[in-house]
Amino acid sequence: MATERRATPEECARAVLETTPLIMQSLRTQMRSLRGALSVPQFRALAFLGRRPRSSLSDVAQHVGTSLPSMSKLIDGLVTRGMVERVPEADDRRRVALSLTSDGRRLLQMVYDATRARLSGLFADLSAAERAAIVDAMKLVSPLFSVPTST
Amino acid sequence: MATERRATPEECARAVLETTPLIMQSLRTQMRSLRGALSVPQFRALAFLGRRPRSSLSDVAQHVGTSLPSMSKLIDGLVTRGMVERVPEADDRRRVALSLTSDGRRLLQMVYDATRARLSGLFADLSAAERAAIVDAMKLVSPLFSVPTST
DNA sequence: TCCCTATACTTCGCTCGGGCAACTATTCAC
DNA sequence: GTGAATAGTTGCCCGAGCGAAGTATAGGGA
Repeated sequence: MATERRATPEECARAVLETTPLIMQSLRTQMRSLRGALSVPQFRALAFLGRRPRSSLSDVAQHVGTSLPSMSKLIDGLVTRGMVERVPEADDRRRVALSLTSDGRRLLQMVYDATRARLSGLFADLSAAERAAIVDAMKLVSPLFSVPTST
Repeated sequence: MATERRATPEECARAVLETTPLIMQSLRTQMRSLRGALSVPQFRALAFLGRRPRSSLSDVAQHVGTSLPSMSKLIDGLVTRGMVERVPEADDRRRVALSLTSDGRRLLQMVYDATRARLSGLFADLSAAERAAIVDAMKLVSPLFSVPTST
C-alpha cells in the first residue's frame, strides 16, 4: 500500500471532500433510526460530557464546533429529555456545569454501541491491514481539524 | 506505515465515528462563510448535477442520501436562487429533469475551488506519502458507504 | 464605594435540513 | 377504462445553526 506513493494536497482535499459527507449521511440516518434517537451533534455533546463531566457550555460548544446559542438550545433538548443536568456553579454563578444523568450515560452507551456495531459490520469486509490503514489515516486527519481545546 | 499493522472492525469504526464529524463541521462552516454560501447538501446536489445533468429528483435524492421531500425542498431553494433548472420531460411528464444553470456551474466551481484550496492548505503540512495514505483510505471507505447508484 | 467593562449564558427571530404523511399528476397493466 | 404503480410536491413538525440583543454575575479601577 505505502510503496512510497505520493499525493498532492489537492488530491487529498478532493478525496476527503467527496468521502466525508457520504459517511456522515450514514451516521446520521443510523443514529436517527434508533429508539431514543440522537442527532449527530447531540451524540457528540453527550460523548464530550461523558469524557469531561461538569464542563461549561462554552467548552462543549467549542468542542462540537457550534455557536453558543446553538449549543444552548441543543442542551435544552437534552435536559428536557432528562439526559443532561445543568448545575449552577457556586464559586462563579455565571457558569453552569453540565453533566450526564444516569439516563444520559445509558443512552450514550446504547447509541455508541449500536453505531459502532453497524460500522463494524461494514468494515468487517476489509482486511485487518486495510482497516489499520484507515485508522492511521484518521489519526493523521484528526489533528488538522481539531479545535485547539485550550484548557 | 503499513508494516502489516492490523486493526479490528471496532477500532476502525471508532476512528471513523470520531473523526468524520470533526471534518464535516469544518466543511460546513467553510462553505457557509463564502459569499454565495452553500450548505453541504446543496453543494453535493450541485456537484451531482454537474456530473450528471438532466437527472431526476429521485436520483439526486438517492445519491445525496436524503428523502425525496427533503431534496425537493432543497432543489426549490436552488431554483429560487437561479442555480438549477427544472425541465419537465416530454416522454414521461411525471419526471423532471434537473440541470445546472450557468450561474449554478459558476457557483459550484467557486465553492469547490475555495473549499479545496482551504483543505489543501491543511494537508500541505503533511508529507506526500501521508497524503497518499489518506487518499487510499478514502478510496477504501467510499464504496462501503456509497448508495448502489442503480442505473 | 460606585461604575464600567468583560464573561457566561439565554432568548429571540430567522432560515435551512430532514422526515412522515398526504396529495396530485402521470403512466402502465390488465 | 379502471386500478395500481411511479414521480414529485405540499403541509406539518422538529432540530440545527447563526447573529443580535438581553440578563446576570464577576472583576477592575477612580
